[in-house]
Amino acid sequence: MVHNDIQTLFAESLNELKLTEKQKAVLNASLKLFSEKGFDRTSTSDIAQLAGVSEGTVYKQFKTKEGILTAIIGPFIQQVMPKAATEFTNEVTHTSYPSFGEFLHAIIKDRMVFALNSMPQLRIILHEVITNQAIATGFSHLFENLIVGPLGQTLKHYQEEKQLVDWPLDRIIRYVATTVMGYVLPAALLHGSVDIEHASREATEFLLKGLKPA
Amino acid sequence: MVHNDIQTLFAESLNELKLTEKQKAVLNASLKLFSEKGFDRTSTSDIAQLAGVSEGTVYKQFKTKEGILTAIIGPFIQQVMPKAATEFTNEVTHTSYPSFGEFLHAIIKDRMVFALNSMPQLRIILHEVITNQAIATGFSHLFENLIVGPLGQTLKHYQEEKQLVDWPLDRIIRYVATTVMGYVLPAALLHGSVDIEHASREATEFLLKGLKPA
DNA sequence: TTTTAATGAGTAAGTCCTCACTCATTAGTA
DNA sequence: TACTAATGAGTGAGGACTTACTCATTAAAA
Repeated sequence: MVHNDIQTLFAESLNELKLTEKQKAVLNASLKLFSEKGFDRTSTSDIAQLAGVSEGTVYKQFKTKEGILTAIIGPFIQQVMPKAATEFTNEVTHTSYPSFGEFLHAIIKDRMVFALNSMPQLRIILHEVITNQAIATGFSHLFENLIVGPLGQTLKHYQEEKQLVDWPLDRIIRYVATTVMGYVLPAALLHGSVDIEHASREATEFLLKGLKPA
Repeated sequence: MVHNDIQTLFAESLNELKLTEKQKAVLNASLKLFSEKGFDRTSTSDIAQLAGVSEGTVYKQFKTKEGILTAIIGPFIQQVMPKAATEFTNEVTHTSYPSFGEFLHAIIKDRMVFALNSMPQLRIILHEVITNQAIATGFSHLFENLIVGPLGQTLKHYQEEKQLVDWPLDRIIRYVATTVMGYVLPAALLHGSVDIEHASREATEFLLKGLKPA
């Protein structure tokens, strides 16, 4: 079983930080409001009301409003995203998928499920990444780590077996990532739904052609 | 010569609306601040200061702060973007490019130049599209129009000539758009630069393989 | 009782927006 | 031409309101 349940992972990372019930209530309320209205259009009194606590309690748990934001997307970026990525590629490698096509389909489906399950967090990050330079650079580091990590090793293996075109890995990952985004982003912004089964098969078909060895 | 100079087109649309010098100053200041700090983190006094006018003047020209926003991205979405798209495909069609590869390369290069020249506007739209449902749906209509417009006709022609895979046009356009985005977005968010010559050739190579007829 | 947790009215800073007023430019008059 | 009247773009102090954040008071727990 692949670890693509982001909510479970998110909850785990919260437990690691030993959060109280009230803190979790504040965090969950903030997650909902930030992703719906954006950080700036969400007031701390809104958060307190939805969390069912007083505004004073909010500020007992978190020093500033910005602190709530980093408490949400910080662990998500630093732990959950790379964790989900590496745990995936540790289980699903060329040993379990001798065919690159099946591997590609598995990883695309996994990433689609991941993205659609963590829409609120991704919407917040999408909002912040434009104005917050630190978050943007954090993302680029994440992609660099993907290349030198288990995913990169697996892709190299398929290249050696002549199942995958001999291009630099960052180029290959770029195409896979953007193709998946092409299916997920519109649905996320228009609040639509995605037929993951159909979308992942379409995306795989296209990428397999585009990434076939010469 | 292809019409990809977005600043010229933007200026034209401003002239059509017969804006005064002060109005342009307010609009330019707002464009800069909105794209750098975001709409909510930009105050009207900030705008007035950068534009070199009083806050009262700002509100003499535009009824509300929101009005400034729509004055910037409204014409951009409704006029400039489709205009730039259709004017391109009116000049650059299968008649001037018998090879689909050359056509694809031309259109990719054009879209990259367009995107990189209109970064400020696109950053604002990216910011708004998350919270503003109307803008998001406006974009989806724009894509629908692309399919039934001259671009769709041109693509159909290449399909009949067996130079392009026989997939639905929206699927093909999705892949082209996301692949271009894959090169432009990271540069935009990290404030980096793009070697358009190199990037457009890479993107074309990949898409040509992926969109080759069976 | 003593200590800790929770409250929400209060605060100061900041927001968008208004409006009574100025004054350079233009139009009208003698 | 010389003087007056009319105009409206431009001003900026201030109003009405919201915000993030605090702290004296109250409630709960040990």
